[in-house]
Amino acid sequence: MGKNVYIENISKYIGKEVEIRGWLYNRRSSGSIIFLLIRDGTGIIQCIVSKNDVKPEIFKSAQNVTQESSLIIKGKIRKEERAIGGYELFTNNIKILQIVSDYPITPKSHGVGFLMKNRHLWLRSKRQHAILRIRAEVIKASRDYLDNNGFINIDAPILTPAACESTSTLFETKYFDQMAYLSQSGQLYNEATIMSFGKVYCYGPTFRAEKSKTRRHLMEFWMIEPEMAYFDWEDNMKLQEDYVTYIVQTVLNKRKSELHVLNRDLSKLENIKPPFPKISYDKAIDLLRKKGKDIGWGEDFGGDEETIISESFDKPVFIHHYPMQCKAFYMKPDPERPEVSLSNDLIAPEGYGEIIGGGQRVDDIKLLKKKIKEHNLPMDAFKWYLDLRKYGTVPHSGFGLGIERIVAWMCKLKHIRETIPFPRLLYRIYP
RNA sequence: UCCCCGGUAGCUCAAUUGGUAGAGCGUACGGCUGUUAACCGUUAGGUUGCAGGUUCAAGUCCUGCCCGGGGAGCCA
Repeated sequence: MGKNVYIENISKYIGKEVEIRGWLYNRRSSGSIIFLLIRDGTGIIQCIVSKNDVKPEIFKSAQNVTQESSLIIKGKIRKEERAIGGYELFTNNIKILQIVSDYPITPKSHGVGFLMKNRHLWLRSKRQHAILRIRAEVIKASRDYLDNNGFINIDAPILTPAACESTSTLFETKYFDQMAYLSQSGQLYNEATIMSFGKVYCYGPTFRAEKSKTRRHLMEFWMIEPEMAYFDWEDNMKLQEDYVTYIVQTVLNKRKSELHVLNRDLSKLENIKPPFPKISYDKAIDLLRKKGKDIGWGEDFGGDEETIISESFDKPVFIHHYPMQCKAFYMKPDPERPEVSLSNDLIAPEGYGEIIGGGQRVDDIKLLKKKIKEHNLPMDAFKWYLDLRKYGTVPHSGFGLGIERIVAWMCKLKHIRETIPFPRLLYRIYP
């Protein structure tokens, strides 16, 4: 009895004896009464150890136990307004598994460098715990939405044979007696699998060996990439709108307490419902010029431009019909206006940048060959990709959503590094 | 690759025109029966990132290097 009780369910055990297995989060004492804050992975509960009500050796244990010591504590649960979480455990026994000395992360302030060096321990703190629970919910909501809407999860390889795209820098690795590269995207493979399954998505890590050092960039990040046969660029945007709405509303419903830990303004998220504003690249240029940004037609948007655009709307905003030169070789040109593509980005509000990039793909084999040549890509490497336009080609579209970027927005974080358990950054690959 | 900023106690930071390296937190010990990053008292804790230079004297000024932070470029 009392076993397998977790703090998140503690309200079911009022008046009952339970056993909590966890770690000491903090301790306060006032002479004959000691307050132990215990965390167990699901929450934090305040435990009272009263000198007059426990055996002397139990009280002594409570005096000696230090931050992050592992322990099993037993006692009766009661409602208590004064305690964080609203419940309290009235201790009658403590079993200490390990007394910790010199835990590096104290309840006072620390700098980023120090915390990153101790990322393996930082993850135990309340804030990091909340962020990563929200991350898990974003991923779950993402998959639930797609699984419930006729998509099948077909994952793409991480080790790939050739540099499939021009400018981006790839991480190289040995593959026995040849070279291989870590995946930058599963999209090209998705384009193959939709011809078998119709609607698919892949979910996995992607790697960019770019020497970017900003709050929006990681060297290794996770992307979910849906791809759909017989979807045009407008079907594609409609799907993105529904999908992002589902993720936001699900996190809002299921992770309120975590959002509360982060002091997130919930009204900003409650507002995220269709329709999202949709503007063409041309209109976006007009908007930027109106706001005083000197930008020429054909230039891609950087962090500054994305911020200006996102701050002009209170919902995510689609920008579509980017100039061909801003996008990858496989993006389909608008038949009416071949200098622009049937592409779109989705820019998150509140100054967060691009969370989605997508578009309709080239489905004509002649045009695709031409694009591969124009981009100086090795035709041999794309033989299989060209086959997809040779054997039953169809109009198709897809997009990629950056998990860390959307989590950063949901949590309103200053830096993307807190959205992934162990971030890989330009000058940091430890721990 | 470029620009800006930083490196002083375990952590967060201070140190006037170059003039005896200091505080808070944490640790250790003690006190307190309702604490909320509790509080109060006492204690210990330092080759000021590294190397060289200027000076009677360098944490402070100069040069080089190392490490880190923010940003640009880059980024389907």
